[in-house]
Amino acid sequence: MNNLAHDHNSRRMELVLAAASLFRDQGYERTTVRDLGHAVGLQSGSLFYHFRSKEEILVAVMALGITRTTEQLESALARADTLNAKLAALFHVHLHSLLGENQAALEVMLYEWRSVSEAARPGLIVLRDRYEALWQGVLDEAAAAGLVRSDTRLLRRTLLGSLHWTVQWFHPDGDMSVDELAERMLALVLREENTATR
Amino acid sequence: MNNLAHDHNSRRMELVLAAASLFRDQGYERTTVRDLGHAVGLQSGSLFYHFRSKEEILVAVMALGITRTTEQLESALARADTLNAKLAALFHVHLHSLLGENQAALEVMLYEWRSVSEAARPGLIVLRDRYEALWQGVLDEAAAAGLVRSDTRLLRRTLLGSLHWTVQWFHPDGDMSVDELAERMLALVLREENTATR
DNA sequence: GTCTATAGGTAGATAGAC
DNA sequence: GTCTATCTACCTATAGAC
Repeated sequence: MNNLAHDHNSRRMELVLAAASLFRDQGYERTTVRDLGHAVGLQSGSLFYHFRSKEEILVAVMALGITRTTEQLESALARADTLNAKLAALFHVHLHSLLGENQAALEVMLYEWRSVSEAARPGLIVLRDRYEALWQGVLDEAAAAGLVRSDTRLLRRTLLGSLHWTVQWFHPDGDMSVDELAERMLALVLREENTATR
Repeated sequence: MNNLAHDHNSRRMELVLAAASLFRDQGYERTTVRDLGHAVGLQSGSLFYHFRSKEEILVAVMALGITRTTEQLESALARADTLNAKLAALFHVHLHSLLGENQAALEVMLYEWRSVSEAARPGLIVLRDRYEALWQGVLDEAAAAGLVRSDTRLLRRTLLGSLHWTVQWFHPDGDMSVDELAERMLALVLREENTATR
């Protein structure tokens, strides 16, 4: 397995989860090790028993965000029996991971990339590519079946961009639920001769 | 007029343009006032003759990015004689502003929002809303004419998200040009009975 | 494992000379 | 307008006691 993500050492995990929220809300650079310590009831110096550096915490947050989402998508796809269900799973899993409770980690992955050192990027890119490969596979199947447009590589990037951006405007406590958002976004991309038969 | 953006004081403008590039490449927080001074051949202390704080520079960069893009879209829409041409203008102007040469300012607006103080946000939101209103108007017209799906508010957010995300993967020196990207992204969203007649 | 204390560095901003 | 010099504050990370 990949050691970037998480030992199930609970102190470490507690810290990663707290860091995810802080990094999402304030940004990585503005969050100090004192903030991180305070969030889990430790002095700032004590953090460095668990992590060698602040950046190592950032990388752990990102790895958690993307691996969890990948796992959730894998299991949702395994449960989906039709191609339409698989397409729906892409949207539902991604949006729940991004907008659901305590899921700040994926958002940090998307929006704090610039703070990751060159040395740490390759390991994270592997994880990201694995996730995007799941998307690509489903979109290719769907295009072959005529459900979506055939320009699937651009379609994948376009759709992921749309979904990523929801964090900037969607309010989970508003009048639209995450599931409804997923359905409506999916409807925008399905080719119309197929929308009736879903 | 809006004083957030730019007096045409050239020293100030030179600084804002240099700051846009640095903020885009390194992020606002990682860019120091010493970096900014160095980029324009000034000592760090001298910056504060032109701006009261580092954040004021950030706000000026963002205001420049969004107002310039708005102006470019307004003039492109004024030149467009068909509805299809207006739709195309939305994509072309946005992508050129985001991906073209020396246009870092808009990207900073999109990706450094968290570093803007609460006090400075309302003024920028007004500028952003003006830009998005142009989009909404064209999309509503296009939906009425049957060119795009009718869920135009969600469509606007979806499309802008897709476009914003291009900065994360598009390389202007690759095999696809910005104009070609704009055309292909537009093709993904046009309703199919209309794509032949463009 | 967590604490206290602090090293060592750099940040944004100011003051006054020119 | 720009420079030099510097203030104050805060940052990440370490050392050694418990």
